[in-house]
Amino acid sequence: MNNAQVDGYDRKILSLLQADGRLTNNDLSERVNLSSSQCSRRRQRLEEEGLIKGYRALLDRERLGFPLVNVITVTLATHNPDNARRFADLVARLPEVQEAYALTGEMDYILKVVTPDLKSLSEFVSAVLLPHESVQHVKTAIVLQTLKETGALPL
Amino acid sequence: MNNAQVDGYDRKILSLLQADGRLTNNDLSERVNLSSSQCSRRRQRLEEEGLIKGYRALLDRERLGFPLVNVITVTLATHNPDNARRFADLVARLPEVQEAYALTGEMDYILKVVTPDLKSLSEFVSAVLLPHESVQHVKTAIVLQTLKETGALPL
DNA sequence: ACTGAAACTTCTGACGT
DNA sequence: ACGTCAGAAGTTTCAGT
Repeated sequence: MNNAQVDGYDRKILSLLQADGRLTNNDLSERVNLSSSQCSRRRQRLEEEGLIKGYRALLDRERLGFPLVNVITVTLATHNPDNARRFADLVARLPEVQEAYALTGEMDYILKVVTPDLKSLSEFVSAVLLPHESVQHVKTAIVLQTLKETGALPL
Repeated sequence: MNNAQVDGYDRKILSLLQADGRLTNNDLSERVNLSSSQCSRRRQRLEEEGLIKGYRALLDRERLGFPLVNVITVTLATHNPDNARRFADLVARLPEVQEAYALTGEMDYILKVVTPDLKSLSEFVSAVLLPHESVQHVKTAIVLQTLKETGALPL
């Protein structure tokens, strides 16, 4: 379950699937120089081992109602583990938070948040984030332009 | 090609597919109360219209050699359009940059970068980013903990 | 617009190399 | 470990309502 013996074929398969998760084993077989049954088996193994964690459809954020992306940095009220857990629980159940990281350095946390408009962003910050017991201070920046947005690993 | 008439069925299909991009039309048909042929058609339409931009396999970053995530803020040397374009071209061809955004406020740009270790991070910053003509100053923060990481839209 | 069935493509497990 | 092949599963087109 945890033994990741990834050879060149696996690497190629992973790389192709992270670019197009709907490739058929036939498609794979042509590009990897392996039979489709072999691709099927390798893929199954990669899924079972968890190297492939899943498949996602990538949707058009803007046209589905979330044109605004925001980067919010958060300073916690106190730095004890209980407070950190409360904050983690909070972001876990907020669907507009797409990413949340604890950082080294001055700002404690950084969030990537998607919203339909400025009003929703403002409401989110002032009615959800700031009033929460775990939070002391937040700083909001709006994304003016997305230069790049890919989850792809440089395999 | 651009007319997004998204009804409740479409919304449900999109929502299910962004959670699991490998759902079959049969699976979909059971969960949205439609025949599988209808799911097939609607999905085709959503793909053609571009509301579904593609499908991606989600890989295990840590076990594939990129345990370190870094948030790098960049200040450009000058703020003219040419310089901004040079920087955009740079990040476009750097595979370790997963996300890059231009922001409102003091920091010009923010990057999400994945690396195998601290040495590669250090090299990336001091040998690739800083020497580039477009860049004046960078500030690096390392991700201590990932609380959330999902591209899912709150449909 | 939707369903159901038929034609086609893809998947996968047994077997041989 | 890999390829071939055949039965199973999934997809998509089409006639019918």
